[in-house]
Amino acid sequence: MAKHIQSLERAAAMLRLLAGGERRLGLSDIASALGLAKATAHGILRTLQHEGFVEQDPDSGRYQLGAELLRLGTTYLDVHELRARALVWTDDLARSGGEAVYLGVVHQQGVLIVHHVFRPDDSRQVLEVGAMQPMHSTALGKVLTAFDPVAHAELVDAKREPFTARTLTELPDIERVLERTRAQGYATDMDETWEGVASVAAPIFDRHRLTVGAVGITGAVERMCRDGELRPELVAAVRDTARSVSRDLGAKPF
Amino acid sequence: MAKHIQSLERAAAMLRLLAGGERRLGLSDIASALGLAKATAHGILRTLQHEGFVEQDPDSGRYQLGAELLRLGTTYLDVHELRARALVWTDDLARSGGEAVYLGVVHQQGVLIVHHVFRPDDSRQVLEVGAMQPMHSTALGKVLTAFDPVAHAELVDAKREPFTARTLTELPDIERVLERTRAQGYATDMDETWEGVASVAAPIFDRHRLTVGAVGITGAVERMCRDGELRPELVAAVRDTARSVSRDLGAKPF
DNA sequence: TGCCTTCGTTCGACAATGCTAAACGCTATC
DNA sequence: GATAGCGTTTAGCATTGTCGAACGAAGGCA
Repeated sequence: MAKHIQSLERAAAMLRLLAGGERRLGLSDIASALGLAKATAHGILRTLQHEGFVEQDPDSGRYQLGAELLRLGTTYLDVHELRARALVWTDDLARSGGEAVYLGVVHQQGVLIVHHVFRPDDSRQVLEVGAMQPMHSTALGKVLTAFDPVAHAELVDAKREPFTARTLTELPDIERVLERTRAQGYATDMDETWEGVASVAAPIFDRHRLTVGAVGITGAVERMCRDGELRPELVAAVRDTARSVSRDLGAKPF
Repeated sequence: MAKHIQSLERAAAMLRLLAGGERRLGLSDIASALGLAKATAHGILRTLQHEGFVEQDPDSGRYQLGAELLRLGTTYLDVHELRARALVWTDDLARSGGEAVYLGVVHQQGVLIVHHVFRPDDSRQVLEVGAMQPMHSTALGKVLTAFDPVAHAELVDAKREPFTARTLTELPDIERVLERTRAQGYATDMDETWEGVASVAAPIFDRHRLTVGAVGITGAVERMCRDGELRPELVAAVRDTARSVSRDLGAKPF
């Protein structure tokens, strides 16, 4: 007996395929990409369409993701306990730090942003909730990798893309950073993911002292750093926030 | 041969069930709610969990929606053509109107919010992207019902909940309003969904002159209305925005 | 503390179920 | 106006998911 339901696995693969390709995809593309007969792919797509997970463009006949996914994805956020507990604290962090705040959890081979507070100025910013960040180069990713064994295992398999000249891609280098992250209790990212952008992040624990996520702030290096080092007051603010959320989740402070 | 794949329909029903119930649900609850054997429900849930659509609380064993739904839901927004085209115009509408702007599409028996621009002041507001609004009482819902035959058909079947004393729930009353909506090209909502809140919305058409969505602004009646009527300049601004987006989508202006 | 219920999970056999391959109508293209 | 490609439908076979019953492990009640 198979471990997983075949049609469901295929349906999930289709959704991920549609999420990957920028444009809409045709039935033949989908079928060949997954190695399925056209009729098989069609049956799955028809059901997904009926359930609202997939939509079909009437003109071209091409398929794209459906609206029900947005509704369910938002509902996921509503039920998310870590996010609900963090909401209270992240606004304060954004205000005191003067920078954008991100709350992330481990998902597949990256960090999924579940909450995002804009930098408190009037500049136009795009909400990044639901977006993914890389594990090996961002402060959120590094802190999660350092404290979450599952994330650490994923890191080894993941392909570690170099985004800038300062991105660490070799495992030994990264392991050394993770060691230091564990020792100091927070992680940083200076020019390793985006040029001119720095970030700090600290881990959030639940009542079993398991790492369930991380908070961090991200901003221009010029504002975040002083003398080539991250401003200590920012690091302290981030760590305080992480501790507050952890306490709300039931984590005992040692 | 069945019209739809059984296991997929059941999986979708589970996700919707999990989205409905506020709290996490146990396996037995899910199985009995859908009339399935526990083993059957378990097999589906195991696959959904493996794909990231469902997560299981290690302590209680209960199930909740998974992070992959958030990721896919966000991707849906990224690919959404109407939303992409509307982004440019909605900011201007929010600024000129001084109120919150919503962009909605028909989904199931309601309006799914696919874009939301905050009212341009410094008050704290929660993003409502991914949320649903009722069809029969909001300006967005009424305008979509009036111009989209599919939405109109859904309205008849839907249960029309009375939210305030002014909510219309009887079909003949609603039909009369829809008639007027079609005639004047926009719809309004004054105290019909939330007490003290008014809204205006206008339809957006694609190149086939099919209604693909609607834009509207929502705010306190005191600001939105004058002498018991919606301020004409707000109505004009909303309709201009709808026309601009329609033109961007390829709709010919008659 | 010990019994008992109830939970999530596993097992094995059956037949209903979803898969495959081939043919269909259709639209665009040259 | 022929052709190549699309999405869709059909029929039959065997794979696949479903079911009922039994399992170990928690949690509640006395």
